[in-house]
Amino acid sequence: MTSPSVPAGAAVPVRIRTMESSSTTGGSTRREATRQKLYEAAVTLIAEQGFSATTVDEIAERAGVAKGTVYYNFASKSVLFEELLRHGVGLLTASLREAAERTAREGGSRVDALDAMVRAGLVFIDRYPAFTQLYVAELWRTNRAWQSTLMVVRQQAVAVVEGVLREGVENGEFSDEIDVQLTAAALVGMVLVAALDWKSFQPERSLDDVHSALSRLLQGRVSGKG
Amino acid sequence: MTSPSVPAGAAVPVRIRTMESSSTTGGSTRREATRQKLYEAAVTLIAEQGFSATTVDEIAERAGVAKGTVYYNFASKSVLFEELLRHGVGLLTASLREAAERTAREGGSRVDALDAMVRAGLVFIDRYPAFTQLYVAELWRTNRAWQSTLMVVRQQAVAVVEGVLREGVENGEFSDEIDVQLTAAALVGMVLVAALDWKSFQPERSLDDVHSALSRLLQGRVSGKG
DNA sequence: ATTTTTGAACTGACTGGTCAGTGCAAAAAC
DNA sequence: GTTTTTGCACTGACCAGTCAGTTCAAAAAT
Repeated sequence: MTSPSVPAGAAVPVRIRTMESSSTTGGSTRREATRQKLYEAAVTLIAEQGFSATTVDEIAERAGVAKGTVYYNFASKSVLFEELLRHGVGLLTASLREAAERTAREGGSRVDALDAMVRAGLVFIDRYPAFTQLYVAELWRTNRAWQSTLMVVRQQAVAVVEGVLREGVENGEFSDEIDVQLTAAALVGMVLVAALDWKSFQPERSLDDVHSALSRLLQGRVSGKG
Repeated sequence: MTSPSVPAGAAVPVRIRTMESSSTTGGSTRREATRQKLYEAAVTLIAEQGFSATTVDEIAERAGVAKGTVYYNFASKSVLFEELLRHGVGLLTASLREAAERTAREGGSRVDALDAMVRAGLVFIDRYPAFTQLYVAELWRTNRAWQSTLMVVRQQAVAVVEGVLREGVENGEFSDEIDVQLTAAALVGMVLVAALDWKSFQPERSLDDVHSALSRLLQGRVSGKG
């Protein structure tokens, strides 16, 4: 029993009271808080270095927990990552859906809905840049364990955009010659890459600024004098 | 079974007289062929699994050479990867530039140039899907050894698009209110994600098909009936 | 009293990189 | 024309280090 209970430089475990108490998964609050800390630690590390280059020891250290705690809460490193993916895309999908529904409720057009979703996407990336990086980095890989998880979760998000496009085609707002699936992908790509460029290379710009630039592109107000 | 001195399937060293005999890098043809094989092996493996998850042994095996050969040709795994990046983006940049210049030579507008570059991008991704995957997966990472290489090389490619946009703004073809840098990024993203989706989820579609869908989006022919 | 976390030791598989040695085609020597 | 030498390109067994995952007794939190 040589080990001192408090190693030099160990973080003091400050207990923070967050509002998110219980319900959802039925897990105890304490456990949920630990999992959240692990998510946050893992997401930044994996965004920076990639999954394979990130060690469980690093994740535990950054989360301020012991390695054993990681394995108490998650079956494996892969499982931690998969649940992280599901968690993150769930947030995005909910946000996109909310934007589309709010626009519809307020009597906006489908273009307005698209625009609102572009903004929702930007807000999401603004808040969770690391998750976005990580997701982009993994999405088109093949032969990985969590491939199916990624597919399911991608479809969830893209389907929201496709839905709005399809509705627009049905009510004549959009040309019926557009390719819904491809156009949805292109729109997602537009926002994704523009936003990642924003965060990586011009982080000082405001969200509104970026949003208006993309709106212009989305609505074809590019040709001709301003 | 220890390998015989001539492993099965070993390439017969055919001496090919190419014009690039000497000077430049002074590399022999044999050596260059080996490096090419290593590029091809590395690009697919890293696209599938990521850099860290790909072992040098795997790369060597797929290229059909011994591990030592990898280190004879490249200083390290990282250096192999960096040179691979430079090599690939060089091809893309040349292709984009060629498309823009050809359009200009033929008296096309800047929109035509953009369209030609979209097609060039699609052709590139069609031919080198693995490289594209790999590039996307690494571009926005931080804290990696080859970060600076990626930046330089990204700028090379994006600058071509920015150039066309800027020219269009100068001669009044595009609104002077567009954000050149952000719009360029968004256009690249549009093509990138649409193409990766194409290759991943609808590989049976033709390039022309995909190109026309993107052209429509690019030219704002989305709203309104057919 | 029960759940959750800690922390350190341990294992076994795997990995990047090394290096002494091999094969061989062209150059040099004869 | 034959023999010898040269040195480039390649080989693959080997090494030192690393990492995911396990174990578990003790402590802390609820």
